[in-house]
Amino acid sequence: MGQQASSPWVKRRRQATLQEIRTTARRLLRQHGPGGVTVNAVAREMGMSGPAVYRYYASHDALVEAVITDFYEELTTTMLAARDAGPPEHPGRRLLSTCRAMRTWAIDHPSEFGWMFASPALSAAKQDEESPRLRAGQQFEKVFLDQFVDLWERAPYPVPDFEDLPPSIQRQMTDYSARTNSPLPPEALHLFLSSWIKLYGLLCMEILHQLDFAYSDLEPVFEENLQELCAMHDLTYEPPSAE
Amino acid sequence: MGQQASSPWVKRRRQATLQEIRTTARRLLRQHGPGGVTVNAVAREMGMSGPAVYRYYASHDALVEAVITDFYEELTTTMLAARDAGPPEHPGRRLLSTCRAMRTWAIDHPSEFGWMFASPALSAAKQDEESPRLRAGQQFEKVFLDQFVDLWERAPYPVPDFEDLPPSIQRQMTDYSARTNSPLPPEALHLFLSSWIKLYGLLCMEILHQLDFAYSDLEPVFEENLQELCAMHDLTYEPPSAE
DNA sequence: CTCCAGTGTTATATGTCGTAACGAAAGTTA
DNA sequence: TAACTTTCGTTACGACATATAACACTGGAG
Repeated sequence: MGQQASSPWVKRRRQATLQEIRTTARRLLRQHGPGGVTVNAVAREMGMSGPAVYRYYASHDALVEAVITDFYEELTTTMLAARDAGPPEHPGRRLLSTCRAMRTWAIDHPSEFGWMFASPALSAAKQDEESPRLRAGQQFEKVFLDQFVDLWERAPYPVPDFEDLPPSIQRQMTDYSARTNSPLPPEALHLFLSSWIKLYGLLCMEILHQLDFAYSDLEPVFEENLQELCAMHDLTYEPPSAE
Repeated sequence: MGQQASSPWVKRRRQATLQEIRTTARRLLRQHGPGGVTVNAVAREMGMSGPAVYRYYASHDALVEAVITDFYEELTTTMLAARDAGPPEHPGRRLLSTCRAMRTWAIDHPSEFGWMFASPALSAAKQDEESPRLRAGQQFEKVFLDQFVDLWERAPYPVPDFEDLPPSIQRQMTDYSARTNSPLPPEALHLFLSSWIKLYGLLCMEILHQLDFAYSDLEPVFEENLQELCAMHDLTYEPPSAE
């Protein structure tokens, strides 16, 4: 039972191969759609034989999971960069920038974004809690949540009274607040989540082509949503910079 | 070149087999997830050999398309029944009933609903315009649109001025209005679509488990959305009947 | 040098989609 | 009745997929 500690050099080589596999899978996704991402195709593309890939990912599903995790991380990074492009004194501007960065990334990477919420693998189960993909998804959500926390702590704005919420929502938000140790009161959490649902929902439908029958360009609709969001959270809306 | 006119009896037998294939595919979808729906599995389940199915559906994709078309039709029928359960004098109540029927059907048929907007087949292309699946999807949307038309024609309610909309939305709504010969003015169309996006977007996210991290029961959130919808369209909100 | 974990290979089992080639049944027509 | 055509089913097959098994090579650790 040697349990030999692999040298750091060997480790890095392995990481590089893992990365190349994911990158290749991603290219296949973009070029040939979801059906084009097969273990064998990835192997061929890299010049190795099929079973070699299984040294790195235990199954097709595991590979897909890892690739999706990459997507979440890239999207999160992009959004954080957009946030940090604005001055901290203008949290509203930073939030708008973050939202627009999310949509821009999604538009620029429709295949990737499509997989993130419509991958055939996750539909049921997959609540392993410890899966890296779930962790990455939570980091993604956190980009928004943290900014709302920031907004709230700088200057609490009026939200509907807790007592006016339906009892079921009261319970769920109290639970969620406790579960995530959020400093936000439950009623503010619900307002935040409502805004987030509207934005993210719109984006999902856009990317999944559920609105093509009526709209050809949803950018102004997205901006309208941002205006509503600003109105609800006591922010001053600013149109996108013309760059 | 006989071009023999098959007897009606033969035609009916064929229709029955077509139906049984789709029904079997649907059962496999529910029991074993999207990956469980294979041509061979359907054939096995029906006690016939694989290639026999190809006498009825030219490809796996064609079968999936047909099954999804069934789903749209069933959902449309369910919603129409809910609409007609209320008296025509109460168009608001009928609209609420329709919306709730949509959500109920989706909750009761998550696999089916998941396929309808996240089927791997449609992501790109598939704008054949004449595909039965697209037609069924349009019928589904029409259930809402017609009721809004009805509401509007009974009593036009205030909507934002056309001139206040972003020019891009002005153009898109004018196009859409002309394309569908809608009696609604473009600004009313946009308001209708905005409401529809919020409702349908919420439902998509719920079924795709994008909101599990915060909510365990989205029914009250859906109801909140319905309240907003009523407020925007000059309707009196009524809570769901306790049945 | 020896050992062995890590990485690659080929061969194989099983299953998929889809086509080809063939046979049986049933209806149409002479 | 006999011949023909269409429809529907079958088996056989090819290409490809996931995944495992068995084997060979390599290079760092001791």
